[in-house]
Amino acid sequence: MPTRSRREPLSRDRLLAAAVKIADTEGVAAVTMRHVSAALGVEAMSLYHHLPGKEALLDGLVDTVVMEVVEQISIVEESGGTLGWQATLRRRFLTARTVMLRHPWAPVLIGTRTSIPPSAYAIYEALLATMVEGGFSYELAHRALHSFGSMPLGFVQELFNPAPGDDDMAEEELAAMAEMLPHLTAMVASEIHTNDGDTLGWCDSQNEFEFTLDLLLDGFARRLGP
Amino acid sequence: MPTRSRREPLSRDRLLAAAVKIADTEGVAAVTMRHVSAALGVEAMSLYHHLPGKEALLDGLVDTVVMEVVEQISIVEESGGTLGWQATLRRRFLTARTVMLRHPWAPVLIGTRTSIPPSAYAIYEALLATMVEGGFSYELAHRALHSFGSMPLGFVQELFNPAPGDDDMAEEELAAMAEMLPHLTAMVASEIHTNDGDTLGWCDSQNEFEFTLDLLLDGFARRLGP
DNA sequence: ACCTGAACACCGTTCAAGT
DNA sequence: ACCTGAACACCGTTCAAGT
Repeated sequence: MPTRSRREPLSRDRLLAAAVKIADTEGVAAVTMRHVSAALGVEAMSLYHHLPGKEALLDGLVDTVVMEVVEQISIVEESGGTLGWQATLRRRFLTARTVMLRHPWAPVLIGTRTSIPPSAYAIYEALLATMVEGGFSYELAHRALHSFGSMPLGFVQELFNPAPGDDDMAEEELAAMAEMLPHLTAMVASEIHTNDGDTLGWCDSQNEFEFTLDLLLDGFARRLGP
Repeated sequence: MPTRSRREPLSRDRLLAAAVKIADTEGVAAVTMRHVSAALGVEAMSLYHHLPGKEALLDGLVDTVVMEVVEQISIVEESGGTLGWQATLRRRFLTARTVMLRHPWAPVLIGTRTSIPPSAYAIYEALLATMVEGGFSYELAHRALHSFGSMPLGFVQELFNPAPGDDDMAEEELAAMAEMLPHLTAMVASEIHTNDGDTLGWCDSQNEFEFTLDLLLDGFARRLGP
């Protein structure tokens, strides 16, 4: 039986698919040139014939995920009918979010990129088209893009991402904290919500995402006038 | 003349101060155990007597910057008088921003942390106190903290951080882009604003920050009722 | 208690060589 | 054109040894 590398020559797409798989299963830190190449049954230096280097690999990882967002939005919009600008934006951001939930490493990696993935332009173009059609000036639409932040890609940036169960504390520590941080402890006590697993980080649940999204959408609707 | 390491023994604070200085001048990628230790005239392994490892060093870097935010806010609030909840939040976020502008590497590094810096609790506690005093329920205050995102630390998360001058394009590329992305090119054409240097990334100017901030503050004021 | 220096197991990347 | 294997310059971290 011939080896896999014999029948299937390496390609940028095969390479990135392997890298995404590694990131999904072992975490993004496991995405090294040597590890990815080993998973493909090839030498590390072979990757350089399809990508200029490590940074390009990470850029490609982000681009792959953003392309997945673009595709998912296409599917939803083709089958879902036409809506007003507000509902269209809302649906897009929530659709993007379903993709990010499949790749929880993506938000952090996206934050570290210094170049814009080509696929992201398509998303911004579509958002602008929807807003301009809905009566936005370019100036207001531009500001909206900034205000939405990372929502067009389906996530809100969490400040910190504590590992679950990382917040174990001794009794005395808790008592000291309750004294120094009374409002924080009161809030946590009054708001213990079960982490149901469908999150991208601490408290980033569906409800938080939708709350902020609607707050922003309402704000722009109001600025557009009645 | 005795060497500096002889008269000044190493300490966690001296170590972190050196690391911050390196990050400010050479970028956060230059913050390696070996490089930091060399700057202190000491062996790499000496750092392990004051920090458990590299991750703790980066955590300490973030904590140092957040402490700087806390101090700056104290200074401003002591000399600035008491305001309502809305103006207090606004002043704090804008104050925090002045600190982040001094450490442009901090936002990205903060995004990669998996533990919350101790100094951040003080910020959240103070924000909660202000909001509860202003009539917020703990539930609404909690949602507000999430909606503000990274603003309490003085920045809005930029999706991507293109290096300035990284967007050089050939004539033909520009023409092709104008055809494929008509709204995006129209927006850029109608909105060329000079990058005046006081930014934390692409388009993240003072105006964008304040616009989003006020949009959110208005939204919460409205949800609080008249 | 604090610091050293050699060593180990990893990186990304170069280079010259193979086919 | 594509892939290899050795080598280089860096990492973070271990360990045993110094003072």
